[in-house]
Amino acid sequence: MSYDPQDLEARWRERWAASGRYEADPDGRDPEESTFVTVPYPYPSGGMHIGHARTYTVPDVYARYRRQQGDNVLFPIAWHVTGTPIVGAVERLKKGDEGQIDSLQNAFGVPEADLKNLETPMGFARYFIEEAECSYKSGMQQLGLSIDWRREFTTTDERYQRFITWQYETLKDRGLLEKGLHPVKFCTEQETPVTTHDLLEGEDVEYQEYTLVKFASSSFEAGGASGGGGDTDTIFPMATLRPETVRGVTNAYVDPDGQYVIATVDDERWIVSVEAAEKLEYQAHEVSIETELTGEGIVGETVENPITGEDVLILPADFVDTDSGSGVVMSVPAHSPDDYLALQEAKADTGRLEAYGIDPAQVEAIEPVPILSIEGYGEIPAKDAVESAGIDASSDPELKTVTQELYTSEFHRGELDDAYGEYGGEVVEDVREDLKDHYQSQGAFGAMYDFPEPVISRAGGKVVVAYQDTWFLRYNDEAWQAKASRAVANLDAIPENTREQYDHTVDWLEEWPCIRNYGLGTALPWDQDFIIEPLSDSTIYMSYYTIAHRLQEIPVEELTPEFFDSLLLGAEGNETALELREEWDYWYPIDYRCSANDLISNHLTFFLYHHAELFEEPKWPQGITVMGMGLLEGEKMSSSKGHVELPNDAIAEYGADTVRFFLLNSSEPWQDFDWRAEEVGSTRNQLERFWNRAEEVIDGPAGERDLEQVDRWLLARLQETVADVTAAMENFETRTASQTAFYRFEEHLKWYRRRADLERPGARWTLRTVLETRLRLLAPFIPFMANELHERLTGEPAEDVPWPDPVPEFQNDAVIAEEGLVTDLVADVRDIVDVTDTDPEIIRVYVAAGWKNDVFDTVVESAVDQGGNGGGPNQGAVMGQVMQNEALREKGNAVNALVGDLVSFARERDGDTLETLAAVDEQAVYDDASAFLEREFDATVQVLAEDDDPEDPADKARHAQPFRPAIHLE
RNA sequence: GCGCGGGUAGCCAAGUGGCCAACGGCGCAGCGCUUAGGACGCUGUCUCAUAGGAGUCCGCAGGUUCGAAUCCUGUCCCGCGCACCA
Repeated sequence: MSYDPQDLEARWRERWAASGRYEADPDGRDPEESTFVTVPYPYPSGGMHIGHARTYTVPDVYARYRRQQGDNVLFPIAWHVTGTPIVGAVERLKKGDEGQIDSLQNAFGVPEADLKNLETPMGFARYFIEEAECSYKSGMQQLGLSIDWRREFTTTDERYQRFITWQYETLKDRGLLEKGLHPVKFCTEQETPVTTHDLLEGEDVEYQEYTLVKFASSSFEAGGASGGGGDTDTIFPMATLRPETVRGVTNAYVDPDGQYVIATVDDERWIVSVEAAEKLEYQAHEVSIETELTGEGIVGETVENPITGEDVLILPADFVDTDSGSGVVMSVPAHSPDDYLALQEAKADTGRLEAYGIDPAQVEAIEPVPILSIEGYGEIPAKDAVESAGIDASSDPELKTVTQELYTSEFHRGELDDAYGEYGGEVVEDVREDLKDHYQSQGAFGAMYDFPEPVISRAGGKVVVAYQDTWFLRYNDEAWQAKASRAVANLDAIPENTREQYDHTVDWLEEWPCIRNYGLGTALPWDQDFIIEPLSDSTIYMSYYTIAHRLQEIPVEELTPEFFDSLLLGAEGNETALELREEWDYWYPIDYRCSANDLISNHLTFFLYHHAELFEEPKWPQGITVMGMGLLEGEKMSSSKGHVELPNDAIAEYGADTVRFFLLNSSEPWQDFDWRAEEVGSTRNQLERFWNRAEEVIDGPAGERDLEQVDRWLLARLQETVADVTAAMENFETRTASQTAFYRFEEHLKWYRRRADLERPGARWTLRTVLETRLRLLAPFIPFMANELHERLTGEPAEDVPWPDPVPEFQNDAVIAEEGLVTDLVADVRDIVDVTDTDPEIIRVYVAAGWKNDVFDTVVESAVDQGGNGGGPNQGAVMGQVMQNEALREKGNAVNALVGDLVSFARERDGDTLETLAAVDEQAVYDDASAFLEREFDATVQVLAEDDDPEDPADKARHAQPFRPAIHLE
């Protein structure tokens, strides 16, 4: 029967479904023998692609492996629909957004007729969960994932919402949830917070906190008249990202044509741009506008620096953007190349100054004021930077680079002047925050948030930073943080180098706003206008899996907080819940969570936090394996560009075993993988060849256990393979494991087929034994094929028989060493044949004389004495000992040369290998292989001993060394 | 900038002190098989070499060592994450 994956795989899928093969319940097995493995539930905002396929196959392989090891294994799945992406996608679809329709049709092959089913959020979700051809459920089933499907749910299910409600009420009761104002991206058009997904422009732009330096005027009045303001100061807040330059301000700029307002901000009188006033209002300031005026009305004013008390002049400048910061900027020409050039240009344009009623002489007198010193730059760093780069106009495109360089250098290396008092002599990087906070508390500085670039929402509205009343999780709570750190320390972090990233995240996390005011999800229990956001409702849901199917039996109303207290915390009270708790207790803790490496800094760390808080230490997660991402033909996959590979297409073309094998064998889980059609095709060919060879073995005679050297060699290799694969599986090294069981063993078989007479009963027996063991090792990776072949070979599927252990009676280092001598000999002969371009009739192999082996023994003793402690055997010591033998002493130079060679030979091998070799009877090995060698080279092979005074036409015998026989070709 | 990872032959990629001219795959070349078929098998694929050899090589530059792709120092380049988002 030729390899037909479609037929074969369909049969096994049916069989698994019909028998409920992977439905797991607590049974007689010890909870210690239970394995609970999870993977983030998919977010069905689109179809499943090949990257997802690997994500879900990694835990499947581990689950299958643990089952063969005898564990009771639970591998569940559910569907995450909380949040905004699905809602957003539906809205775009309904609006007829072409990009959205294109992505659905081209990337995921959604038929025109199906589009109308996607016009409600849950319709959309259901479609990609299970209705579409490229749905997650269909993909998972086709891949043969060993999931317990009874436990699936979605995060909008009532019962799940009851569970989340309990979680958040509990956290609130424990004081880990707090209410407060928090800056968020906010669409002014829709009056709603927005996420990256909702942005049309500026997706990558992050908001920044600008410091507002409160310059003041005691005499300012709109319209130019002064003196009427009485004793109320007017504040000119100047936005800057470099608050430490406050002592270097020489003047200020406004846009003379820009619109400004005089407004009461909180209790002060401020002048800012119209846009800034709006932003301040969004940022929880009381703003009431008194008057509007153009920038021209401010130009020429003099304002007082709140720190130095010096007066500075406000100049007109076109480069000022009223929609950035406060619309009033301070100028620090000594440290800002932009400001330096702008000042020069202002000085030069006397006509313009006069037009605004400013005395050019007053501007001419303005000189840069340096406030810090930095190695590598002169007294006025900005001047230096501009001049050495040859820039003389602010329009020069080089200016940006030069500015960036200077800012970076000053930040990391600039030392503030002594005028800064306690901050004098300190490096900017170390004190900027303190300095800012210090002046802010004195009232000299304020703050506002803004974007450095325009940000526009998909609704077309301008996006600003707004303070929103928000509930947040207190991830920076010391006690909670300490528990999370302990959870990290307890964790089996795979790969190990991710541990540092978890620690780093725990240190860095602050409050996490955990609610949103739109999207799908669970309502905040005490304020139904909000929902709990997606990363916050997915932290302990793994515990829900343990009882998900059982909860269906319980009326929703009964799922009260008290119920979950009993279920999850073990509180007395609810008998039903306490009974279910036994199942939770059986499966928990999670053995391994398989997730993506980019989730370490949020989801995975939250997951640890919440477990650490809500459960006892023994129930904390045992391990996390992170996974890399997938590339398609060397490039990132992108559903919007249609650059995706769908599992159902791949499975239809290659079969699920090939897809699985490729995904797990092309890289380790945490490395990125690259789906290349050419290589997948070659994987398919390799599997087909394996299938064909397996069938020959299965259909051929069973043979009998009558073993020769080569058979023992192959069986010894098999034991090594079993040990190596098992070790790799324990560490989730799917690539190493499958590579070892499959490709590396194929290499051994290649040699075996060359070397052995395969018709012998002993060989048939060996091949069957090897096949049976390999099928068990490969069953987690290619379950369809491996189970089928194993069943045909033995009557039972591979998944129903135990994982193999190395069989001691077949472990055999000596036979591996001996076979190595034969491979070496073949390679040497071939080398000589190639170099000399001859076709030998006779091959003479001379085995080294006895005395040479005696010398070798001495070398080995010396090597073992050294205990592998660097350096290996000692040439001098060996010579000393060898030379005590009179017979050897006579050979003098020959002995010396031999010892040299053998010492370096020994240095390259460990003690065990040397001792194994020392025990080998070389002549017997070559004799045994001579028939093979004759076949291999189509020549007569004579194995001769140097000691026996053999026929030696070319005087080669004397070159023989232990494990390196002399060779003569004729 | 901060954190993590990485730079190996035409491409992908293993290797983290000696068994390394460096696993494996793809590609390419030759041979075999064959209705010359994008199948399979064997061989080769840094340079030189008519006896198993020699030289050069693992981003770049130094260093440690009897010995370095592997350890140390410096340097250049690339990828990912940096938050309220799945």
